[in-house]
Amino acid sequence: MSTRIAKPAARMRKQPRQARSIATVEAIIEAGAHVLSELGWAGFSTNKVAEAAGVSIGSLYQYFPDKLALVEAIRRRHFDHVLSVIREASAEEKPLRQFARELVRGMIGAHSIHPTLHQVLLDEAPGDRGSRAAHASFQARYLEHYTAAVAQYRKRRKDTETMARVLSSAIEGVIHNAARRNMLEAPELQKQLVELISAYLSGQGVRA
Amino acid sequence: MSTRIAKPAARMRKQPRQARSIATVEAIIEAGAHVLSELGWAGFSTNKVAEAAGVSIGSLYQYFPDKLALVEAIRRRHFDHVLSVIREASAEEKPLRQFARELVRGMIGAHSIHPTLHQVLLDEAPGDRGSRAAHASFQARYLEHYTAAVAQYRKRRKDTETMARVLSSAIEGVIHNAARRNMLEAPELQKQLVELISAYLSGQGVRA
DNA sequence: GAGAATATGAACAGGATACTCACATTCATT
DNA sequence: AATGAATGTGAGTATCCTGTTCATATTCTC
Repeated sequence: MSTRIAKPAARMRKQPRQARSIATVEAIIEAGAHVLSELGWAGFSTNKVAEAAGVSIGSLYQYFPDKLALVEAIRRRHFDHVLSVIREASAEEKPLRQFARELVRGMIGAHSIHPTLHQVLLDEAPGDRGSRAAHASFQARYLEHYTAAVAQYRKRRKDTETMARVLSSAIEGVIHNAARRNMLEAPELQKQLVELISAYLSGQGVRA
Repeated sequence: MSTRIAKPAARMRKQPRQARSIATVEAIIEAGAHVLSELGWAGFSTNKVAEAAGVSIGSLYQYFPDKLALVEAIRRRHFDHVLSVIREASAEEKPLRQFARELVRGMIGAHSIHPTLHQVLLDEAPGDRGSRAAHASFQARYLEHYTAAVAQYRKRRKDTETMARVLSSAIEGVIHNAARRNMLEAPELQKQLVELISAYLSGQGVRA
């Protein structure tokens, strides 16, 4: 759906021009995400990715100058996706519970294809070469959306940013854990996650 | 403090008898935890561990038959520690807020030495060879304590176990994330985490 | 059918890894 | 002080993998 947007020239060795090569590049990125999620950064090798993509190594290096460029492409795609999910959930003003439900549904959707990709991208995969800026900017925008949501449902001005961090990392923790047990689709889990978010943002916090 | 208990014969090649060798083994495990936490499973090599421990490779292999036995020793030690923390926090009956505070303090303490060890142990390090049982048993007891705590503060019988899972993974998520930013000690974070736990367990849940 | 785009995969060079072993050092015991 | 056991050493081995290239083959566009 959102894959419609043409890649604005990531760090590539050659731009794919024909439909064939576009499909190849897409297959490589997709396979890369799969390998990364399944085997982790330790098991992420260019040869493996090429094989998983049903493509020869040579083809991979025709478009990606090196391993890092490939990870960056994967990272970019995934982060764009996640970002759009949060953006949508916190778009218009809606009741807290509805926001929570949409957020949970969206986040789970974003993780159900490559369950542990997100964590691997954040924890294991190196963020060096030039992607520093992109990475930081993602984190910033990510937190930004959460902060806005927190501010909307929580009157108290203090600690808004900390709350956003706590909220986002809690959600990620739950989803990551559920992904490991193949429990992402369990409805009672989704319900409880919604509950957690609502309860925290409702915040009948009593005394400090 | 709790290191007093003699190791009940983990999978070792030779039992250390003299004080010297006991210290060596301890240094190896400690260095192993450090390397694992710092470099992840990908960077965890026996040579690196030996060097970090200030000990020769030969000494390492004198006591640990292979790499996996070493990880298992590390895992065992860390899990025992974490388990004791939860046990203590949920020991006697105490008000919800106090329980939350103690739990948070304990969990943060357990993570502040080797911030990402827990996650690496859970996600990256292989759990094969014979440790399957030990691993599962840890998870079980881990969840058990959380379930008991949830049951204590939440009247509703339904979903108790799911709630325990959600709670534990949320807490881990927050702590893991904070560890990555060196924010484990930040008091406002601890406060918010306590808030999250209390709010969720208070559960002014409204309609489903 | 010409030339460009695309795809192939065997081969290479380099590095890292887990683990051994023959030997040196230090301990406990008499 | 002496002896054997416990402990420590680290250069070396054998193996496996990795990222990457390149000469060649196939397929597309016009």
